[in-house]
Amino acid sequence: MGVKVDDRAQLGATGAAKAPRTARGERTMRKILDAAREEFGERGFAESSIVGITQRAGVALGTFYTYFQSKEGLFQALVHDMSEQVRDTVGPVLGEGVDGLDSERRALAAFLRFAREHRDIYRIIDESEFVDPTAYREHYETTASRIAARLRSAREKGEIDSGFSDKDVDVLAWGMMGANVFIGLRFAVWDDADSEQVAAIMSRVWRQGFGA
Amino acid sequence: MGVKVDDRAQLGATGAAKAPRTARGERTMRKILDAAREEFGERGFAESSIVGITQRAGVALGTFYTYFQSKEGLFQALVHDMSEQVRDTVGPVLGEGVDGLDSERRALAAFLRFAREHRDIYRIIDESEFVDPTAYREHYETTASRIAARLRSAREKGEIDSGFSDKDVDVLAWGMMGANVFIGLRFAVWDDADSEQVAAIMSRVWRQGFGA
DNA sequence: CTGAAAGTTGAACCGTGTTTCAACTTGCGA
DNA sequence: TCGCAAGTTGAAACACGGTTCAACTTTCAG
Repeated sequence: MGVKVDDRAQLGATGAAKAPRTARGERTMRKILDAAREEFGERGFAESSIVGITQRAGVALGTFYTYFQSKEGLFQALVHDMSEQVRDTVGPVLGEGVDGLDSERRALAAFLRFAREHRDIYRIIDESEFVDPTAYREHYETTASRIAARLRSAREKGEIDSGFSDKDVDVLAWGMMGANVFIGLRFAVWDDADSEQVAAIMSRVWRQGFGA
Repeated sequence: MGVKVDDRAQLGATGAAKAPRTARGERTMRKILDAAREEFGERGFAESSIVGITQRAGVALGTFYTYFQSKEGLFQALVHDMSEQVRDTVGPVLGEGVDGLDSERRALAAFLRFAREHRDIYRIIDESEFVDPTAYREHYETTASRIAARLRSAREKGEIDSGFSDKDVDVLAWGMMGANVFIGLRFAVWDDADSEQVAAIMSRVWRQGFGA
């Protein structure tokens, strides 16, 4: 949870955050980041205030500006961090499937479990479309192109209908991603349905839809 | 375009808008609504200001409060209106398909054309998730349940694999809707790909995925 | 034609929340 | 142990934009 040490230099480079130089500073920055995730997740960007975040974190108002340039800067740092968390959670299960399409089924189930446990993260990434559009685009473009790459590789192995061109696969990837996101919103964030069961339904559709 | 006469009483009922009583009032309210669609679409909710909207509309600041309770009230009225516009555009083509699944293909193509022509509307509905969550939920729940109803009816006609239960169909409906929304974002709002071609790709997947 | 209801105007009010800053404390390297 | 760099503090300055309101204008039914 939270920003990993290696990332801080990068966050600093984007201008969103200023790296702490001591262990104490590091702890403080972490406290602010964690408090911000809660606050933004519960109240949304507009309703959240720096006062609220620093109070939650148990630090003074002014301390905030030691580590972040602005409220937007903080949000940006947060989105970058969470975008990675989603991938770090979903990524590892991809190798476990018996074939490419089975891996996608597992990935969706993992994503649904993750969404249910981290509704706040889900909401923050969604809200980035309006607070930090670049981060939003980057997140979904990266995600879609990874899906597309996996589908193409499955196609080479003969697991996917070879009638789908590279361009077709891009459309498929965005379609799958969109389906996953909306299903996550409806059946994990709003409700909590059985992740495995929901993933199985869609998996069946994809397998028949473009499996070889 | 804009709020239809019959809707105004309803908008008034939700507390979002106050119905004008004369022809002049009607014109003024319309000007504000149209200006708001532009402003919110271009700048997003937070960056938009009532001053900006009234200036764009060519009316005085105070006039705003003759027709709307607040900035949020205006936004709410707008979302309600656009949610209907999407349906009014997509709805008519549903009867034209040679079968249920062909109708869905046409609906996606119509939706993509609509999204390309009305990028601002697309963005406003998306942003309602944070400005007016109830309106957002209502919009997507209504949309999904209409898709689900059509799929079930197609299933009764034997056009869809009868192995899918009613609950399965709900998942499918949300999946299709999510796919449509993300494909619309990527291939209509951001880019503008050929709507028919994109719709054809997904249609092929759905037909093989759960067609009978 | 007339007057009351509807609509219009924009300066001023006001609340909120971001950002600054100078005094103060802590921690680490020499 | 000392001294300086890093970090902390919170009151106050500040910006911004939503909302109010009382004077004024237009509309339209009778």
